[in-house]
Amino acid sequence: MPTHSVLTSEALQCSACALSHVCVPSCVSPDDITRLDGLVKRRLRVSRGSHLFAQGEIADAIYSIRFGSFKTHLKNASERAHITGFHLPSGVLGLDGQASGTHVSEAIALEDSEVCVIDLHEFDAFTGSLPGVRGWLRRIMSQEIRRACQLMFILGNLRSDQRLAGFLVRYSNGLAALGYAPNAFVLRMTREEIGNHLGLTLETVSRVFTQLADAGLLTVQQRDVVILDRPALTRLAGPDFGCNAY
Amino acid sequence: MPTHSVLTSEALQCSACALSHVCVPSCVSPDDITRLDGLVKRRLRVSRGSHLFAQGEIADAIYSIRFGSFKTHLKNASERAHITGFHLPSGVLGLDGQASGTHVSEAIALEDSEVCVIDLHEFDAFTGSLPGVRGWLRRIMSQEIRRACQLMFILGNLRSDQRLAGFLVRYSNGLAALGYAPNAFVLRMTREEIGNHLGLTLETVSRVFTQLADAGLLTVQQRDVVILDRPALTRLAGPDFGCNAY
DNA sequence: CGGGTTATTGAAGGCTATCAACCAAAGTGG
DNA sequence: CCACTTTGGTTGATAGCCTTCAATAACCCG
Repeated sequence: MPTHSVLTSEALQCSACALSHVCVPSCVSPDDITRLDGLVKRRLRVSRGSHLFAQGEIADAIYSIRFGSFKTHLKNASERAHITGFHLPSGVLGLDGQASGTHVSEAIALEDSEVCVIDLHEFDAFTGSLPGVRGWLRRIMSQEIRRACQLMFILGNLRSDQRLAGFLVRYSNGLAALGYAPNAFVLRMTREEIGNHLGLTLETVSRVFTQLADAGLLTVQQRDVVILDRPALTRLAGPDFGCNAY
Repeated sequence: MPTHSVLTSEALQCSACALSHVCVPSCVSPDDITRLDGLVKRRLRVSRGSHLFAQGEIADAIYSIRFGSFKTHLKNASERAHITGFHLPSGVLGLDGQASGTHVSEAIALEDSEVCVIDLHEFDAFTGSLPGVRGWLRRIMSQEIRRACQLMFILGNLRSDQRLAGFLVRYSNGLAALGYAPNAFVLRMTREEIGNHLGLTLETVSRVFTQLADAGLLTVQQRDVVILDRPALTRLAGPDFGCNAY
């Protein structure tokens, strides 16, 4: 399971990044964006199925997804793990390792992906000259807390169909925020991974998919999903907490 | 539901605080502790049942609990809320409001309590002269993410008895960390609040309490709990993720 | 002491997990 | 190129856990 490192020099500027409107640069004024160049010293390619980081590793950096997608899961000493989230481009990985200094979760690429490495010592140097950057990390971490709290609510209170409907709506919203088509997409994860994440078995996920399809809310073939009745799906998912989480 | 404000001047020094070993001061060298004085400009008294902050309010500060206890819950537009956590002294409240600038949750005192108000603008000034303080916030927020992820696992995977056992063990650990007796304590919350937090109904919580009592793991009378067989309770709760959360 | 909140206990029903069989797709190797 | 294997997905029957509904009891506060 190799992870390929891609360095360095050229084309690493945040100022030239296509995701600048949703990533770190969004927190500094347009005039200052070029001053961010140098924050990212390297990028990593992570091939499908490989891990970006594993639990126990030193957590001295955070990672912003450039393309591809990831799952993060908590591994529970020799028992089954729990997938705490799926992550799309512009998402930030590795925030949960700051408490202990080592990663407590593991991030695995669901497809061939690339991330920007933000070294935290480097990062701290930038917070001095660019105060907005400090607020960015605080905001990102706060958002992660909200995302987790929303999932707590979902896992503790909603039925299986509501969980899956909500998952699809949030996933779709995440794609839309990146400029992709929100109503027709390919799921990058298996039924088992979805079920694990939502606190359901893979059989239940499968059943609910056909149930939603029978109700005319969507069509599904393997991992290809087309949302037909978005309002109904959103209504089924129940009130959102305003988190762009999935 | 009034909240009483207690200012100011005297006796607000972090350097003289009994909780200095578990609060902000723990992140700076002993020599620098006096330099923290001035970080906390005021404290708030919050009477039982009152809210420290409500959702929608501006989030320009975070709060460290001095004594008492709180619950934080997410309110889901006109539907039932979900309690995202219970908090003991040295716990920090208000971290989830940093993403939007307004609080998305509500913190309510379970008993007459007092918190230190850490103004965030003030806080940023201290991060310049005391680098360790910056790491403190990062660590605290990261820990909150881990706590939430652990709860996601619990809500998605464990049975009712495991959930309650785990809750009691974590609560007990929290008390122990503060120097209180870990095996005999008073719960500050109702069965309904416990159930809400754990994704169970109040009836189930009640039933599991008597079930655990029948099994000889503890005794319970209303809110008075005495843990009799801590190893068994811990075993039942399943493997922990190393978070001091409850 | 009385009324309202909180907690306990019971019976019935629903939702989801479990077990199991079958199917489809993708990858492997001769 | 095609058996063979593996992985992922669907569907069905049964069982178990928890919720819901309901009644009763204990406790607390004014």
